[in-house]
Amino acid sequence: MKKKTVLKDIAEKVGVSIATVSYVLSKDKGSKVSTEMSEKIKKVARELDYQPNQIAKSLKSGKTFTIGLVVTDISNPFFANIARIIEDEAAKMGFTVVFSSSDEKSEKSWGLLKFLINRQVDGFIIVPAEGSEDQIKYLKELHIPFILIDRHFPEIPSNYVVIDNFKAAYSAVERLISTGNKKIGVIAYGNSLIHMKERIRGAVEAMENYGLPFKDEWLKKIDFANIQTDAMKAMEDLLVVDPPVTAIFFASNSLAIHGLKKIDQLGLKVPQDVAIVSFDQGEAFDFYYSPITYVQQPLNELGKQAVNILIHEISGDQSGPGQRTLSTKLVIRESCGKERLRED
Amino acid sequence: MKKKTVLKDIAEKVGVSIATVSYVLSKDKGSKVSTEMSEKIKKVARELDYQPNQIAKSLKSGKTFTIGLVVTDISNPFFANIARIIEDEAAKMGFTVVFSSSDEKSEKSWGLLKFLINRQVDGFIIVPAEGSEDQIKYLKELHIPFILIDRHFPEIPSNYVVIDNFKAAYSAVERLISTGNKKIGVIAYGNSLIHMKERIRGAVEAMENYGLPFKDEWLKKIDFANIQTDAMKAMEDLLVVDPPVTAIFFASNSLAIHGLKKIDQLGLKVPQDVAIVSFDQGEAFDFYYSPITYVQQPLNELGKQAVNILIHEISGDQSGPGQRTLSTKLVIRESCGKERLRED
DNA sequence: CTTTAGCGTTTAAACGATTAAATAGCGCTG
DNA sequence: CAGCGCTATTTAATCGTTTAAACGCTAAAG
Repeated sequence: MKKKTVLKDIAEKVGVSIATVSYVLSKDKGSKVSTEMSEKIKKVARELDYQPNQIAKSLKSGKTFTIGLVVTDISNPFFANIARIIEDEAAKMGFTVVFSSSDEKSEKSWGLLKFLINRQVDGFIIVPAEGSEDQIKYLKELHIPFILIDRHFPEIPSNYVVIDNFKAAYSAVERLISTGNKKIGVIAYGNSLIHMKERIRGAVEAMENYGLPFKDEWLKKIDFANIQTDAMKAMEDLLVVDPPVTAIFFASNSLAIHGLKKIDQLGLKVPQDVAIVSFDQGEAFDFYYSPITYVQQPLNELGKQAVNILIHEISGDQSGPGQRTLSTKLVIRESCGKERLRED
Repeated sequence: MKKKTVLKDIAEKVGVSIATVSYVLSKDKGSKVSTEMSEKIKKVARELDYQPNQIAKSLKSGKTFTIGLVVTDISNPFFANIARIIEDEAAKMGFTVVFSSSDEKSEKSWGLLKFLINRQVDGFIIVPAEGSEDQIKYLKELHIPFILIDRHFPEIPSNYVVIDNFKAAYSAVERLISTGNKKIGVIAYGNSLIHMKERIRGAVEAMENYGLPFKDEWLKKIDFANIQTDAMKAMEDLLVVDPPVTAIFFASNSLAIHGLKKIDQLGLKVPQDVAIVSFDQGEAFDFYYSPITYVQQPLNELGKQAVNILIHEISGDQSGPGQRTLSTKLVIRESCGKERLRED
């Protein structure tokens, strides 16, 4: 079995001390080691295929060049896409990414955080779960760099990259109004996180600004853990009543997927019977017989900014919180209907 | 700023040596430390919220309790799903997962491997890219535990978990034959990896066993890097010719997605004009107006087995290669047509 | 001819933990 | 009361690397 080469091996072979080898291999430029020695050491290092042990380096330096990524669920395409962008961007700067899924549960997220802190990750990119404020404060106390994405806690100053959820939801619902809908259902997650609240607020405010009073029974709040059953029930409550809503705004990808299944089951046609706008992209949205209109998030921008702000802070930048609110784009297709007055 | 507690802090506070603290905190059971001392140390450790520095432990022990996961592309739902299963299973056994995407390029995969080896990961779960045989041999030489998934190199003995690609493809195409198709196109990746070869072999052999000689022009090989353009062209070559094929077997998820877009563009109807069977699950498959029949892989089984075999080997099990070939299930829906004789 | 400066290299401490080996303190025994 | 045997604790080496400080040597300066 080939043994891993360490500094000592090179030192012995060349006949110098470990320190000399280290100086040559880690500093080089402007080092005080003689050129001939330097050459000899580099040659031997190459021969033995020397690769520095990063664990030892980390122990010495306290840096691991590793980022912890905590998302809701890595198997969700939305987060998988972000993960890919983060991976690439981090790799560019010499960082590794370790990921974990919190399932939107704050206890699980606590465990993951502690676990990764002990492994000395240099910083975190976090999609914070509801009720995880303490964890965020804990990271601040320990001065561990981190950045929140997708959502944040307005009362806790921190780095974050999010989108303008209010505006995104507002323009999505505005679109449904412009295609003639007056009764619009809103399906969102029933948590207290700001991004959801803002999406709901945007939807409601759009309606009211157009003189369409919003009725509370049009807002359906879904429990993340019971998305399947909750979503089905919510759809029935909106559509199998008199009068039914004529349009639905889904506040996320997965909510829309479940909702559309129910619409198909009920035998309703999109957009004739019910018009649809959703948040987030989805392969399935393209293939639905009536392609889904959706709010497109700037994932690339989001991932890159997050990595850059984080690594800046890891590298000792003290310039205070980096906060970005990115804007979204409404991709209009058939599911929201044509711009006209719906008669009902 | 709160400082991280280290053994020394506890030792000083209690007034004993570092070693004693270490014995209490790491051995405890059957240690020779007196009970009173032991209690005092544990109490102080709790007060100071001591968390052992895993980096230091790793340097000493040579183990990092980290698994490197190298997939083709983490943003591909197929791999994202596997990643989630691997994450959960690994966490159960106290392991962290770091992931990276090779983009099916062996040079990129080399880089990732070296990078992760220097970070001393304990083992790898790898979806090997074409031409990465050397890397696999290298891991064997260094005695770094690893397991291949999705594909493997038959000429290199190693751990692997794969599916029975031949059988899966055979039964997929068999289904298309039983619904009356005699001219069946096959769209696959044009690489030399065994899983693709087997899928193609399965498809061809199915046809020939049913007395339908396979024509070479029905087999279209797509370059992973140019999937979009290649797939479009392939579809035209199969469908916009005389005579066209009446059915298509897609050897992967993404190939099917691109192919279906082209079918829609051409204004063809599934399954009347062209019947479809694909590999792998996909959200979009459920929403296509004619839900897609597909080969379902046992992702759960695949991920769990991979982790277990790998961790077994990491823990020093010498029982030779763990090799699993799992079987798949054909999920039959509308896109392959009804069982009857197609007249043409 | 002594002092100083500079160069190239080595020594040794440090990072935080583990652990084999040494040691100190104590009670017993012959 | 010397000497042995325990036991509880400490010392010190170790993992692989970095890096400040020390060192030995030559050559220029005073």
